[in-house]
Amino acid sequence: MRGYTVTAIDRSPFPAAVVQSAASASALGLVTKFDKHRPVYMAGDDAERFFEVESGAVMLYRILDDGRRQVVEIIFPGGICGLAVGPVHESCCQALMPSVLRSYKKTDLMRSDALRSRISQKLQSQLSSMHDHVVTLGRKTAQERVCTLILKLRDIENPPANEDGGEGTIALPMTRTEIADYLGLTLETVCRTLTDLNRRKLVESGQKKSEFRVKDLLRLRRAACCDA
Amino acid sequence: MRGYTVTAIDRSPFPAAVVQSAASASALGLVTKFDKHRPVYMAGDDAERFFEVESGAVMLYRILDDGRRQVVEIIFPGGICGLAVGPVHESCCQALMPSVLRSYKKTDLMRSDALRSRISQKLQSQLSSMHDHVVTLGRKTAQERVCTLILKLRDIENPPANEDGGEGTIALPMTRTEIADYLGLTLETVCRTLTDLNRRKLVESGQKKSEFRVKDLLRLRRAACCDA
DNA sequence: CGCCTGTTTGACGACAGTCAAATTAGGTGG
DNA sequence: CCACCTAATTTGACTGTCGTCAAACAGGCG
Repeated sequence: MRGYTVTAIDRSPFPAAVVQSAASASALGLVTKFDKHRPVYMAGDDAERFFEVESGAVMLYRILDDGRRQVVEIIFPGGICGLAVGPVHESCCQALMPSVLRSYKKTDLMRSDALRSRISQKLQSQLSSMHDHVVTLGRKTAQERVCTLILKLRDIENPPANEDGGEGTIALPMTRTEIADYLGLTLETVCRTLTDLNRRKLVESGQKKSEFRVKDLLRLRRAACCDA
Repeated sequence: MRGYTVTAIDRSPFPAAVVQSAASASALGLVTKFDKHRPVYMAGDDAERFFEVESGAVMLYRILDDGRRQVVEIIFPGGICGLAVGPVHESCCQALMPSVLRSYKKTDLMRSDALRSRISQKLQSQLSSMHDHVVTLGRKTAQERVCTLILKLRDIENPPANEDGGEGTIALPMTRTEIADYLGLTLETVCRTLTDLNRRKLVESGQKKSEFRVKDLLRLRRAACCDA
C-alpha cells in the first residue's frame, strides 16, 4: 500500500521515521513507521493527532501510581488509537512490532464526513472487542485468559481459513510481561500456564519463545471458555 | 426534554412503553421507556436498532456457558448501546433503573451526518471509559474496585460541584450481585468490602441498602488508587 | 404472618501473587 | 566463533486475597 521507502530510521525517543512528507499529507493523513517497542505517544502528551494502524500492532496501556501496569487494548491493522476526549492522551501507546501508522489531526474529523464515517465504524468494533476483553478480565481464570488470547491472535494472523485444521503457527509478538499485563496476571502465572498448555498438548511452543503452534483447536476453544 | 407522557406501561417481556408514535419518529428516533430491570434487548436478538440513553441507566452484560456473568458496561444518559458490528446483539442490555431510551435504525447512520457525528463522539468517550474499567478489572484489588465504582457513581450523580466537600448521597441503583458482576467479584466479597468501608468511615450506608454517603472523599480516592 | 429475595457474616479452600533462584535466550565485542 | 553480559523466561516454595459453601438475618409484599 503506497510503497513507503524508509530512508533513515530516526533513533530519537519519540518521532519515528516519517514516511510521507507532511506537505502532501494533510488530507490523507501522515504515515509514520514505528520500530518494535517504540512509543507512539505517552499519557499526558498533547492529543492533537490520532492514529490508524496500517500494519503491525500497537498496545495501549496505563500505569498506576504504584507501578502496576495494565495493557488496556491491543490494536491491529484497521484499528484507531489516540482519539482522546480531552486535550491530552490518557494512555500510553507503543508498537508491539514494526508498525506503520497513519495519523490525522482531530480537526480533520470535522471536515471530512467520509473519514468520520470510517472512524465511527472502527470505534464500534473496538468497543465490541473491549467488551470481550472485560469478560476475560472479569470472569475468566488464568488458563482461560491465556487460551482466549492465543485464539484471538490466531484469528487475526490466519483469518477464518483452516477452521478446524487447527495447525498454524502464531507469532506472538509480546513478551511474557506484556501478555501478563494484558491479561491482568503476573508473568509467572503466564509462564506456568503456557508450560501447562504445552504439557497437555493444546499448544506447542516453537524455537523462539514467542512462537506457538495450536495443536488442538477444539480443546483450546473449550479451555478458553467458548469465545475467541 | 420533549415531554413524554407515558400513557400505559406495557408489562410484556420485551417492548416497553413506546412514548412517541413510530410515524413521526423515523428521523428523530423512537423514544421508549423501560422499567427497572426490564430488558432492552438480549444477546442474539436482531440488531436492527441501536439506542441512546436519555435518562436513567442501563447495563450491558454477557453470560458465559457455565453461567458466569460479567457486566461489561454501565451506560448513563448520553451513552450509546446496541450498535453491533454483526447482525445480532452480542450482549444483553437491561435497565438498571427506570430509563428512557431513544432508538434509531442502524441505517439511519448512513443517512445523517449529524447523527453519525454525534454517535462517533459518544463512542470515543465510551471507549475511554472502557479503558478505565479494564484497568480496574485487570489490576485493582477488591477494595480498590469498589471504591472506584463509588467514586464513578458519585461523579455522575453530582457532577463536579462540591469537589472536596465529600458529602453527597449516592443512590447506587444496583444490587450486590450486579455490583459484583460489574467488578468481577462475588457478591460476598462486595458485601465484606462495603462493610469494611463503613467500619473505616470512608462511606456510610443509608437506610436503604442501595444508598451511600461519601464520608471521606480524600481517603476514598486514595483507596480507589488514584482515578475515578 | 409467612414467603421470597437480597444481604450479611463465618469458616475453609484454592487460585493466583510474591519472593527467590536457576535456566535460557539474545546481543556485543574480542 | 565463542566468551560474556544482560534481559527474559522458567520453576519452586510459600502466602494471601478472594471464591465457595453454608447459615443467619433483614426487608418487602401478598
